[in-house]
Formats: sequence, structure tokens, C-alpha cells
Amino acid sequence: MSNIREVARIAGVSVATVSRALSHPEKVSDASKKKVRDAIKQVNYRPNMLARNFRSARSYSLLVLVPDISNPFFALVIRSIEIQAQKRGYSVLLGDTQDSSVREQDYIRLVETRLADGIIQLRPMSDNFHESNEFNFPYLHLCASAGSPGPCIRVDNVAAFQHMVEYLVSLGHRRIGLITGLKGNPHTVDRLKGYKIALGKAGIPYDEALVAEGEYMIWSGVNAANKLCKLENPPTAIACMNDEMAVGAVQALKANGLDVPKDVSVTGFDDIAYGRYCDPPLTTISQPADDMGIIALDMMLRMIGGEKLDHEEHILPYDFIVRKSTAPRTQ
Amino acid sequence: MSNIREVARIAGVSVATVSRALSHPEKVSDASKKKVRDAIKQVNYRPNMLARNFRSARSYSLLVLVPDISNPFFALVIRSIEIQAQKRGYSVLLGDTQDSSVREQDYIRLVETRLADGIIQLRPMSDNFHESNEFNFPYLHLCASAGSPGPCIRVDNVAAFQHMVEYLVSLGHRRIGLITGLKGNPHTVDRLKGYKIALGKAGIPYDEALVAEGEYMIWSGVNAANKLCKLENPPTAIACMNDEMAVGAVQALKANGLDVPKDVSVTGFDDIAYGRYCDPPLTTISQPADDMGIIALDMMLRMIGGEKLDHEEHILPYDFIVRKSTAPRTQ
DNA sequence: TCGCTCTGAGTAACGTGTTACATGAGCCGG
DNA sequence: CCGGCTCATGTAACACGTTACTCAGAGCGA
Repeated sequence: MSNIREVARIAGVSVATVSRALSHPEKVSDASKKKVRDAIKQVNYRPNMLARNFRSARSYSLLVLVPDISNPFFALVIRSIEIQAQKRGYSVLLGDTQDSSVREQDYIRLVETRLADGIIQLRPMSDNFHESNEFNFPYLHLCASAGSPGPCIRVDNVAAFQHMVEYLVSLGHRRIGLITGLKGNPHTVDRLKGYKIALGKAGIPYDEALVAEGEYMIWSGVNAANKLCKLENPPTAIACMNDEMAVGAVQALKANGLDVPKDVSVTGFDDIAYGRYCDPPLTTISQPADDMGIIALDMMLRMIGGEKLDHEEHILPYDFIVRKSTAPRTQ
Repeated sequence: MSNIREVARIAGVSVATVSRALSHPEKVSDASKKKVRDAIKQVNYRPNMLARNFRSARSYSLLVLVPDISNPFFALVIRSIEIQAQKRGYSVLLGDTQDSSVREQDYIRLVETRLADGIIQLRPMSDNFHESNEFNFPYLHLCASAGSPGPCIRVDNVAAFQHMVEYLVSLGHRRIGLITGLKGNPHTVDRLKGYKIALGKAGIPYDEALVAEGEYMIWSGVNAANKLCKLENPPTAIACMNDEMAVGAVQALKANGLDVPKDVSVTGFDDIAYGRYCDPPLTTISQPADDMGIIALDMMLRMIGGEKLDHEEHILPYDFIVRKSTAPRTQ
């Protein structure tokens, strides 16, 4: 494989000129650029980026940590990040942590060993992670919750969920079930807060019995909804903390002989594609995945450039989307 | 940031010993290893992998090219690849090509410039790509179609789809609609072949009117099913080339006042999670995503090691899964 | 004790693009 | 015509972990 010295030899210029012709073309005369171009073509030269990265002490890679890549909402965000990264000459290293802090630590080592220039974390912060890190490298939280340390980009989960529950209240529902994610998850905490605020404003007492814990996955929505169905006085509406659990909940309710939305209204969160096409299509909250990627890359590159963004926080607007899974209370 | 020479100085040994202690511990005495360990801890040394990779002319990264990461089947395969890669000390670079050959070429440059040691392609081969590449680097095709050049891992799409259509025939269906992916896609070609074989064996003539083209995405399933519904003599069963289009088709059929499966049976392909939880749950074909990742890493690492796998082909078994979206013909 | 093998460890070359610094040409104003 | 400036280019140091090669010393059989 040819290297820069060979190109220089063939072009009849110095290696510095070749390097400059590639990296800083404005510093090289047109004549030299042409000689270099021709020589490169002649020997089919491709610069060794490992050497370039080594010399410049940059990997030009960003590590994206995601708890579960098969979650379609994360897939959307990753796609956006990836597009933006490619535009700016960065690669995306994928880290599916599967909610394991051991795996997460392995990935953090990638940054410590310079294989990644920074981390974009899609997982709400675990305490574990938080404590063991000083964030002395570019680190950015996407989809974060209120009060995350360090720079972050997020929607206001409290307000969004409150909005959703208030909508259910406005439809006449008073017994509003809740299917949460895992209790420790900060999104769960925020959305639960929104739920309680909405109930409070409507004068509806908070009833623990109406709250079932899930894990943000379809099957857990099925289980949770089954539990709520078995209540003596089951809810007339169920707010789910994401669309996947809502899909599962709808399926379970139907299996229990209930009609959605006639007997029970169901709502989701995230606006994944299936929510639009399932039966009935889900009323949900949409997060701006594309904008998240754009802003994330922007912040990340500024941090890599040395800027300190310690407490910069971008709170993006969400969309409230009414479809057919919600209806006025009938009973 | 400390480097290996500083560790050597503090440990009172040579840099070679430090390097060996980290990379080939069996070649170093216990006493030296302890000195090195202590020194590393003292200065919080982390080897610079950019230097290591540069020296060893390996990036220890694999590029996974995927046409669309938000397709849940690809997400599953990627997850499996990622897990296996991490186990073996490799990182996964994500390349969402969005079916654009320009983007694909950009990604191939990552290998030419040594930023990736090989490519795992999840997209069925485009002619374009095929011609412009000599595959002079480790290159592996997953989810390939019959007759792909180079090493590949796949299920037998022809047989699987034939199996599915024969099942519909066995339920008494004679007018079996087909929703394909884009015509150029090799999966489409293979599955279409399976469809025709099954019809042929059942003595059912192939009717172009019953074939609607989609793009492997939900919305395209909706459009295609709408088209089939409008036929003078609509099909009593619709085989879809993937689950997403099947989800869309079911939705469209319902919107047209038809019951699935009573009026029309619908089948999918891939066994994505939503297929299990939608209404009705989809009869489908399951591909072994986990095994695909395991075999892929194995083959890829052998290729990186210099082995030539020119025509190695792994054809994995598929699962035929009957759920509730199919029923005997009633009309 | 001699000579051979084996183990552990040190020395220094190596890979390759980048860039600080040096050099020289050309140009302008005084 | 000279000092000083700009521009293009060349020279060589540099980043840092790896490993081929060398060497010292221990162990052992003859």
C-alpha cells in the first residue's frame, strides 16, 4: 500500500506539500496541487487515517451509547446522529449497553483509550455511571431527564406527560391507569411527576393501585395491562410511558374482551411508526428525533473543540398527537 | 496524559516490558508485572489505542452497513453483531446508507483509509456497488440473496417464501396477492421466485394483477394493500415480503372494512416484535438474527486474519410461525 | 567446569501523516 | 538597491505502542 512519501516522490514535491494539498489545499499552489493529484491517482493512494488520527490525537469517532437499539425511537435518534456525524467527518461507534453497567464501563474505556472523542448517551443517567465519572471528556446526554448533570438535550417529560394526562381528564376520565417504565429510570420519574401533577390539578387522588410497572418493552405492557384489567374497579384510561408498552397494553385489553378506545383509552409516548399503524392508532407524544441529532452533533463538536458546556441544556418542543386510541369516557 | 515511557520510568523497567506486560503477560515475570501494574495505577495510565492501532495497522473496528437502521429486523442483527464484536475486542461502526450509493461509497472509503478492518453488509447487493468493488478487503454479506458474490450468510429466501405461499394454498386460497419490496432488491427477486414456484406446484396461474410493489416499509404496505383491495376480484390472501408491509396491509384492509383473517389472510416475513403483538398477530417467517451475528463475526475475523473465504456461504434455517393472521378460505 | 538452552528484559527501529520551523523567491516601498 | 514582508515549499522532529534483535544470567547435562 502506497504512502505519502511515495506520492511525494512521484509528484516531485515534499511530503509536507502532499499533506497540505490534502488537508489545507489553500496553502498550496495550483501547480503543486495538480502534481499531487496526478501522483495520487497514479498510485491509487489513500491516506492512512490511523496515522492521521494518531498524530492529531483524535479518533474522529463518537460513541453513541444506547440501552437498546431495537427500540425504534432510539433507532430514529441514532439515524439522525449518524447523518450529522457523517456530514462533519465523524464516524459513529455503536454501543448497545443493554442496560448493563459492566458493558457501559467497557465502552467508556473506548474514550479513555482515545478510540472515541466523546460519548453521546441516550440512556437516562444511572447513579452508578454518574458517580464513577468525572466527565472529564466530552459527554452529552440525549433524552435526559430534568436535573441530569452535564450538558443535555431533552424534551420536558414532566410537562409532556402532564399534558397527556390532562387530555385524558378532559375526556372525562377519572380512573386513569399508568404503565411506567422501570422505577429507577429518570424518564419514569419525570413522567410520573407529570402524571401526579395532572391528577392533582384535576382534584383526582393518586391511587397506587392504578400504577403498574413495565420495562419500556412490548411484553411488559401486556403484563402491566393484564394486571390493571384484573382490578376490582379497573381504569377507563391507561397512560403508558412509551408507545411500545401502549401497543402491548392495547393487545392485552383486546384479549380481555375490552374495546380500545370505547371501553378503555390508551396513550403512548415517542410516536414510533407502529403507533401510527396499529389498531387503533395511538394518541401519543412525539419527540423531535432529527433536531436532537443536529443539536447533539453541534454541542459535541464544540466540546471536542475544547469549549466547556457544563450546564448547557436544550429543551426541545414536543408534539401532542391525537389519534384513535383515546375517546371520551362512556361508563 | 501519561504514556508508556512514563510508566516504564516509574516502574523502573523498559518500555518493552510495559508493553509486554499489557499485551503478552505470559512473557513477563510476576515481579515485573507487579511493578508495571503499580506504576499504571499510580499515573492512571491508559494505553493510547490510536497508537496501538496505527502500529498494528488495524483499526479493530468493523463497519456495518445497513440500509435503514429503523427497520427492527436489522436492529436485531446489528445488536447481535455488536455483542459478538465487543466480545472479541472489536468495535462496530454504524453506517446507515439509506439506500444511497453515494453514502455507501463514503463508507467504503473508511476501509480504504484503514478506519475499518472490514465491512458487514446487511443490504442485498446493489449492482452499482458490486461493479465498483473488487472486494480486496474483508467483506461479508448478511441477509444476502442467492448468487451474491463473495462470502455470505443468509436464509433460503426462495424456499422460505415458497413454504409460506404453500401454506396459504393449503388453507384453500387460490387468489393469493403479493406485496413485494422494490423490484431491484435481491430479496424481492428471491421471494418472488418462491411465490411463483408455490403457485406453479399448486397449478395456480401467475397473475401480475395480484402483485403490488412496496418498499419494505409500513406505509408502502398500506398503499399496496389498498391497490389490491380495489381489484375487481380481490385476493383472499396476501403474502407480504416483510412484516412491516404486512402491518401496513392489515391496517389498510381493516380500513376497507375487511376482517383479517376471516376475509383476507395476511402473512409477513422477519418476525419482528410488533408482528407478535399487532391485531391479529402475524403468521410469518423468522430469521435467526443472533446466529447471523455470531457466524458473521467468526467469518469476518477469519478474513481479517488473512483467510480467503471467497465462496463460503452459510444458509441458516428459518422458522415458520403460524399466528392468527391466516385462516382457511371462506368465500 | 564447559557449553548449550531457556527465560526475562533492554535497545532501538518502525509505521505514517502533521506541522513548527527554516529557506528561498518574489515583490514593494523608500 | 536594501529591508522586510508574503507565499510556497522543504526538512525533520514528532506522536507512542510494538517487536525484532540482542544480551545477560540461570539452569542443567556431560
